[in-house]
Amino acid sequence: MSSNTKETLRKTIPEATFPSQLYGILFRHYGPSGWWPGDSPLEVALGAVLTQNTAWINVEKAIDNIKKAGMLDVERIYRADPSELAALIRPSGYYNIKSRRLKNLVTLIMDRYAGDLDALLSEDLGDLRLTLLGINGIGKETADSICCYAADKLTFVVDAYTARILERHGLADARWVYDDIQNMFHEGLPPRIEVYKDLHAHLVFVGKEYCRSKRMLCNTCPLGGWLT
DNA sequence: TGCCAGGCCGGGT
DNA sequence: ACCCGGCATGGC
Repeated sequence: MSSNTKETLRKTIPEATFPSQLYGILFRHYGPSGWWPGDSPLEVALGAVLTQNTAWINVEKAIDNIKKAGMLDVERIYRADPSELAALIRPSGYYNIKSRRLKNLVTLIMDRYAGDLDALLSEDLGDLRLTLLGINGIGKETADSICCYAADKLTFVVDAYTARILERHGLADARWVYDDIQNMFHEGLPPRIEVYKDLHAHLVFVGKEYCRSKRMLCNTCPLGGWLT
C-alpha cells in the first residue's frame, strides 16, 4: 500500500462518512449477521471472555460443556470450584486464567447486583462499561462485546480484524489504537444497534476469510474495490 | 509441521 | 507511553 493510495482514499472518502459506506457494502454482501451467537445474555457474556484470542469453535465446546454440566447460571458458576470450572472450559484454551476471569465477572454480579445479570446490564452504557472494565480479565473489546451484544448498548466493538482490515485498505493508520478506531465508527455510523452489531460481525467475516495476518485475497473480498 | 484464533494482564524499560 | 512474555487448546 503506497502512501499515494492512502492520500487518494482520504480525498475521495470523507472520514465522517466512510464507516457508513463500509456498512452499506458489507450489509449488501452478507445481510443480517444474526450476531452474537448465543441464546441468552449470560451466554453472550461468558462467550465474550472465553473467545479472547481463541477460535470460536473452541468456545462452543466450552459453552457446551458448561450447559451439559447444568452450570449456565451465575450463582452456580460463583459457587463452583475454580478447577472444576477450568476443566469444563478446557477446550477454549487458557483455561486456568479464563476460569478466574469468569469467576471475577460472576462475583461482581453476585456482590453488587444480587446475582441478577439483567440488573447489571440495564445500567447506563457509561456506568456498565466502566464497571466491566474494572473487572480483572475484562478489557475494552470484551467489555464492549458485552455492552453491545448482551445489553444492546450503542458501543462499537473493535477487534484485531477491524484494525487489520482498516489498515490493509488504507482506511486507518497502523498507529491508531482502540479508542481512535472506535471513535471513527461512533462518529460515522447511524446510531442504531443493529448497525453496530452487524458491522462488527461482518468485519469478522471479512477478516476470517480474506484478511488473516499473512495473506490477503482482495480479488474476491467484498471490500476489494476500495483498494483500486 | 507450524501458525493462528473475535485479548488481557503484569512487569519491565 | 510503549513493549514483551505468558497463558493453552484445537483446526487447517
